[in-house]
Amino acid sequence: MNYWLMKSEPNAFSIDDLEKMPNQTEHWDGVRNYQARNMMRDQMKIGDQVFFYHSNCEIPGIVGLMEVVREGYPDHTAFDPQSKYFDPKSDPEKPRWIMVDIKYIRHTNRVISLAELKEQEILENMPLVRKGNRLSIMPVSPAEWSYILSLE
DNA sequence: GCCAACGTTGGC
DNA sequence: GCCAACGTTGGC
Repeated sequence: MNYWLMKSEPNAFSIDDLEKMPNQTEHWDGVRNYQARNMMRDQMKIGDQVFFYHSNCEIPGIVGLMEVVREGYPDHTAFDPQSKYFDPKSDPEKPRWIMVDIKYIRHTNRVISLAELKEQEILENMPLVRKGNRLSIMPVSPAEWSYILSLE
């Protein structure tokens, strides 16, 4: 099983929003970065565990756990001119962008803030704590996963 | 609101 | 293929 971290701005889509969705499940659309797309397309498997990370907000950090319930398939928002994620270069016959479906598991007991994660020497190789990192989806090693959960 | 980092675009 | 300009991300 693989572990991941996925970022979302709570103003746009928060963990509370995910919890309220039908079946507590939502498709993770709008990713327009090739590295992140490739991970969803090639590596994310049903049952993989995912940290939900709130970015660009008062206290950026990990706020909950989710799991992959559907593997990569075309991101339809790229075909919709009304969508803010519309990409005229994505052809429905040959979709450029991919999404997965994600299901809510639980909130963490508290927000595990970015500031706190940065203090952990054992996590210094995580892209998340590296300056200038902009990846919205990133792999988490099993050791990092269990260590972060031990901080709860 | 500022700005560093970095991805993308497009002229050449 | 290079690289400057521009746009976006996201912490602070």
